[in-house]
Amino acid sequence: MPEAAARPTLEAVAARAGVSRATVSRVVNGDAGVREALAAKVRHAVRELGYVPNRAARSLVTRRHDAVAVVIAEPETRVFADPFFARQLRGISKELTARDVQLVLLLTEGRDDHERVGRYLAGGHVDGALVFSLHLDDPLPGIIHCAGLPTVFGGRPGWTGGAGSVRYVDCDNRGGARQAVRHLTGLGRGRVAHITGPLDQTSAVDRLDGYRDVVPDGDPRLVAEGDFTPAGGERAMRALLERCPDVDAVFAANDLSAAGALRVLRESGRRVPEDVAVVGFDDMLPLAEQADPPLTTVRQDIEEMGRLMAALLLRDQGQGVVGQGQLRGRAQGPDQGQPQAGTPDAPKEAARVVLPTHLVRRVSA
Amino acid sequence: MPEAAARPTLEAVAARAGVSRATVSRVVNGDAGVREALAAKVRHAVRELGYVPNRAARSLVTRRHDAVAVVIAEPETRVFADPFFARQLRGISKELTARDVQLVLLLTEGRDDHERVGRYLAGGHVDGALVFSLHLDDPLPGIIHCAGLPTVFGGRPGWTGGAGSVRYVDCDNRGGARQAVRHLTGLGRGRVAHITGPLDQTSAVDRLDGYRDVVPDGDPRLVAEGDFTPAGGERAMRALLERCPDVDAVFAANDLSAAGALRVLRESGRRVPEDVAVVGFDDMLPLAEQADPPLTTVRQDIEEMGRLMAALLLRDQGQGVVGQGQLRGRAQGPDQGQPQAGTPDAPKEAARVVLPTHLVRRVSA
DNA sequence: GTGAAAGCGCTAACAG
DNA sequence: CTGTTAGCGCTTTCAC
Repeated sequence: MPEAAARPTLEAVAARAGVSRATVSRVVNGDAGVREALAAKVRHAVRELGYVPNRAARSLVTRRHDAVAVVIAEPETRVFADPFFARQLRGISKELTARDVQLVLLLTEGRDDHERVGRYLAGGHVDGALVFSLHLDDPLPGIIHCAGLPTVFGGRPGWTGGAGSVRYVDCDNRGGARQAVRHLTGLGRGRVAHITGPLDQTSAVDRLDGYRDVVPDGDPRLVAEGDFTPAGGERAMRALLERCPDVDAVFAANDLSAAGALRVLRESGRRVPEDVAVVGFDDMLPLAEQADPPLTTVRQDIEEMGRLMAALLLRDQGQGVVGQGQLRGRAQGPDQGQPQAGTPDAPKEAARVVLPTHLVRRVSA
Repeated sequence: MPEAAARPTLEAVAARAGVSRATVSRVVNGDAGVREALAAKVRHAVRELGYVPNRAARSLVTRRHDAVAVVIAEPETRVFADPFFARQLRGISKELTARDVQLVLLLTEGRDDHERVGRYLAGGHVDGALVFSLHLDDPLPGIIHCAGLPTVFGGRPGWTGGAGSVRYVDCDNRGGARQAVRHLTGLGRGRVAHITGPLDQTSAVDRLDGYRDVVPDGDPRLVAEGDFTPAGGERAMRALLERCPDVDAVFAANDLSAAGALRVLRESGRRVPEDVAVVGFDDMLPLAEQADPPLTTVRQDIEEMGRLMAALLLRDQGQGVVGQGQLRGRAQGPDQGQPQAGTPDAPKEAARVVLPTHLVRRVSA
């Protein structure tokens, strides 16, 4: 049998400490109102016996699980291509660990899995979900919404719930893009191109919007669609050079594309930044630092986004509070007219946390 | 409160179907020996009510959790640098999902976390652990061993338990390296260099050993230490070119290093494969395919390794059997003289699953 | 403040 | 074959 030898129960600790189970329970759970003398005895017994609470038993009565699901849709696409998710996972993991909440990982690939995940989430096995869904047409967010589980999305989901009750953590993609493009125009560049990301992802769309904010009536030929990969960046850069040989600056939607663009520019004999200035997005290390030339880029704190997702989710679970002071980004408050506090199962208040970005100047622009 | 509205219990289903809880339980758990007529009624009621078993309640009595921990040590090092872990995670996830077992992810960084992880694993919250520990001096394996939890390692751990009771899944690093180097010598190359991985990892050591198997008394200057990164590959390649300008082939310990080597070779004016033939390891896509020139490399099935880790772990848990037919690799049987079947808490039989590798010929060699 | 007692939802003997 | 019964280990009223 896999289970380890009989571990001590509350009962055992109680006997050892000469008190009742109830008292031990109180001490273990930090309930105030136990005389310090007793509490000390209990703590001693706990340590002596190596007592660890049985989560299942606790869960059975509290109806909480101290576990949240992290759902990553279509891993192949991107999880495995860049360190983005991994970093975010780490932030999540840190926050959950600090609160003694389990991280249950759910990887999905394709439609078949959606149903399974929906069932799992609706099954009441976890207290909430952190969801990464990349594509605008992903049905997963809708499914999860129906499951009626507290949820926080990583990145603005394409799907915007009816009541605006969607909660997510994102970085300021649009503002970051503006910073990047303004930097380029500030350098005196007049032909600033943009290599987009895959436009079925909100982050790519937002960055494109930011570009357009600054160059509202730019030459449309200066925009080439990429896909967040180096290969896509190469393709886009080639197209750009062909269409507009006079391009003197490029804002790439992420560092990976920028790397591809850099390569093509070099091949074409352009000097960076003298002939063409390049700015990326993400500050993906070590890529950005070691690019040739080192890449000027827009930094976002990915790990912090993960931390905040977890914090935001747990805020409603009586696990603690995300202090305003902790939120480095701007936490836009509730977004609903009616908090619907009356309904027991009311959807959680909407909340968007948008973390700031900032430009990291290196050599490429 | 986060928990959803009262979900139906066994009791409710039983009432609906007009049978006893026990019967419903039997049907739900697939116990044979329920008359089909009744079983059908029960299944119907289950569907009608949307009944989902309460894992906590079940766990409380079965003393199983249907959950396994996946422990990834020091994520920064590598998890986030290449898609390796992510793929393996996916294999694990698939296998666990198929068996309805939860994947609890534990990320650690540094010594502080070791204790916490040890406590968690010893705490009896999961039925087993899948552990990735990269470094030879990592204390984690030892800690986990002490926790007395069924464990399977990803990759041969540096730590070899006293009784040889360590279980792991790995690819045939040494054999793969031999294939690579033999291919190079078969091409008539007489000065075959090796760019190693970080030598505090068994995979790097094994690949070096494989290289030495084929070139037992090669020029020691033909071996340069890398670290599995492109930058490390560049450094090593530069050193190699300086020490041995006549090098005519390179076996890089992974594709990432190979990419770095390729870049340096190009810079130095060498043609690949004409002047210097290059072979990598991993067949990391799309990197290997899109390298310039496309990289000849040693392929290992990473996702399958993950699947097998999970399968191997669950084999002892009464969850099913890893049929010999399923094991595509060679599953070396138990390794202990005494199976120690008498002791209730006897460590699980040792088992090493070593998956085969094979050379993928492209252009670089 | 502390203890006694009643379950949480499920499985696993054991009867029938 | 099916139902009855007795807990699994914990939290939580409710008395004291």
